Amino acid sequence: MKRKVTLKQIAKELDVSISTVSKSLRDSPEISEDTRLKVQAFAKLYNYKPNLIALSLKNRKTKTIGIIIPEIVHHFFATVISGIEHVANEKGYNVIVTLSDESFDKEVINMDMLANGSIDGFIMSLSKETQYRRDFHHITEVINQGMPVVMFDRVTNDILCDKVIIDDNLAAFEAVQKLINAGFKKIALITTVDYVSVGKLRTDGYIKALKTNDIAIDPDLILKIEDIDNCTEQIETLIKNNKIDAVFAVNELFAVTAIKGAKKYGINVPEDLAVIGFTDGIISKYSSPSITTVGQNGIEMGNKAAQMLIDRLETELQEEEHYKTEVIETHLVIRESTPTL
Amino acid sequence: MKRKVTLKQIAKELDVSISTVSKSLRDSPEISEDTRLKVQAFAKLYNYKPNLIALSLKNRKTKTIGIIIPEIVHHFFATVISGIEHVANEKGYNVIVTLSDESFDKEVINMDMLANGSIDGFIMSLSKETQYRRDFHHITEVINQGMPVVMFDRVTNDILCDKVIIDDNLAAFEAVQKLINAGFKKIALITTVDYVSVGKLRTDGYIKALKTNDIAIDPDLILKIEDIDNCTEQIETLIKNNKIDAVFAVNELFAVTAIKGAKKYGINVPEDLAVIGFTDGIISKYSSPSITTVGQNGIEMGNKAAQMLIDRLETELQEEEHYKTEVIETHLVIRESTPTL
DNA sequence: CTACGCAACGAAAACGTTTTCGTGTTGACA
DNA sequence: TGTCAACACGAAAACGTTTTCGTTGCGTAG
Repeated sequence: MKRKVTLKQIAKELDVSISTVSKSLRDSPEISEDTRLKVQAFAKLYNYKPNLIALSLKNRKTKTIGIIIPEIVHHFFATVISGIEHVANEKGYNVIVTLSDESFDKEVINMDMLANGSIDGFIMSLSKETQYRRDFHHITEVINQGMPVVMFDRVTNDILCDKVIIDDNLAAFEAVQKLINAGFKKIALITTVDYVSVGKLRTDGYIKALKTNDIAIDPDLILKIEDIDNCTEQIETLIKNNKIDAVFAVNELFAVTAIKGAKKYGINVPEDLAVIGFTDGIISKYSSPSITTVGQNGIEMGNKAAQMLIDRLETELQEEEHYKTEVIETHLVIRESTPTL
Repeated sequence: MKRKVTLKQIAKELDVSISTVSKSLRDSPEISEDTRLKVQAFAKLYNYKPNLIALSLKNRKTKTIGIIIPEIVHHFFATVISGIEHVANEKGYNVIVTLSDESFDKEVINMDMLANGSIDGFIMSLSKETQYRRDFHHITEVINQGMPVVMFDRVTNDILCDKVIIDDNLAAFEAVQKLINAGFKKIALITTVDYVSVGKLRTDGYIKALKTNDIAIDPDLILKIEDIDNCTEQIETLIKNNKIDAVFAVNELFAVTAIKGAKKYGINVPEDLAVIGFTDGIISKYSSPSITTVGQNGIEMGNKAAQMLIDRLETELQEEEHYKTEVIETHLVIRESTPTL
């Protein structure tokens, strides 16, 4: 078991100074070809690789990006990470991932942890609890210390920074408009509670579409779900008790649960009930019938977020405060849960 | 924008030495209560937090775990990461995630990258290409440098280290045995190519079950899929051309594809065809019919892997070479794709 | 023969900590 | 009054780099 070799050891072994070794390895013209080659050969032999921690300390940058997301066992977030990781890797950055588990405290702890030197910048999506509390002091603090932050998907206007989002409102509007165009009248909405930013925006899109088409908003057809893990009963009740002909759900889970509920009561999808979901993940693709849904393209969101962060990192000394919000295009993925739209 | 405050700055400001500041903050008895309180108050005011990079350099440990997995957009791997992250976090470790994308080269690059000081140890699952090539020099190298490695799921006997696995062979055997017990005779197998370690083991389990019950192995009923992204046609052909009454699939995707294929040809699941999959992920749960499957419990694998790694890290000076292989229990999750078993 | 320039290298600071080992001051005791 | 312990603090090394700024020694030009 040979421990990693350092400049100092090489220097001692070859009876030169540390500086000479360092310069030789970096091909400095200061060093004669003789010693340069000698040092390089020796370094190669002992598989010398510079210690990245030491470099981080010296350069005051770690070439590492910190990610904070609510959870990873969630296809959308996994795709975003994947997107981030790929461009980060290309640009020589590593990615360190932490999970808030939708908890404010964990979000703060993780953020503080990483802010103390471990990373050069953040990419994050807010936890539910943080959105509920509207307490963002940990984020402003980090930003004030000069560490760039890019927020994606679950963002807030209370923080000034770069952001990557989709137009949740518009996407929802367009999806519901499609249903209306296809002749559906009684369109139910299955959504989250309002403090979840994207849920609220999608709800607004639904309402806007109905209003635009002079369809009365029926509160009985709007189901706001608090506990996502126990949504089955509520959704089944909604479907059973109302003569609805279409459902717009703000996520995959609600959509598939609606389909399963319909099936339970002998309602056929898409013949008797059309269903459109949100997020093009595993469920939508492999459900039977497969689900027509609004595709978010997490990969692209991740790519973009990483791009923006790295850009800001590598052009450090520029005009601050010129924050951008990138809007990623969405598109309706047509599948089996809707009749021809 | 105030940059992070350091010991040196505090020392200067209070006109004491750096050592005094450091000791005060660590409650050293060497320091008088007066100065200690003064320093602590000042540090709190300026929100001093020790720079973790500097600490890493000094202590020669980073409190960070490196993870290398084939891909993250894969429910099983996401759950494992989740499991790792949680126990790591509890023990004060961070987690840095890299993806090999099933590529040998990327696996090597990422490993080399992280091995140069960024992390204290590895948790990894082999890429397909690495398994195919059987080239593990990058891993032995890291281990020889004294950095602990824990492998999970896709492991190899060629490397001596801690491992966390399930008994793929036994789990497959038991699943198929259940089918046999229920009276099924023509049981097809949908599996991967043999160099994928877990695929091979599950295949062996299937064969063993058949042999044990004196059922002839019919090569026509065994489908080995190379390109997982284009499996639909092959699976449909298998189902269409053979009068089979059950399918054992080595992953979720093959299982759900089989179900969809059956449906296409008017074959009802589970009435006409029973299907058992492997991995209890999103697909199995939300497919229609939902899929009976072998649950792997990725969370627990992650927990265990992190446990083992941290144990080894924190009892550094112990007997080396006492490697363990933990076997996580599997269990058959009964759902709708099989008749009562 | 002197002075100057250049080639080749080394010393040391710096990044931010922790910790060991002084060192100076005070008080008590003989 | 002299000695010695205890107390409170500072200097410096160490972790592994990079880089700036010397410092040699030699050859050549004036």
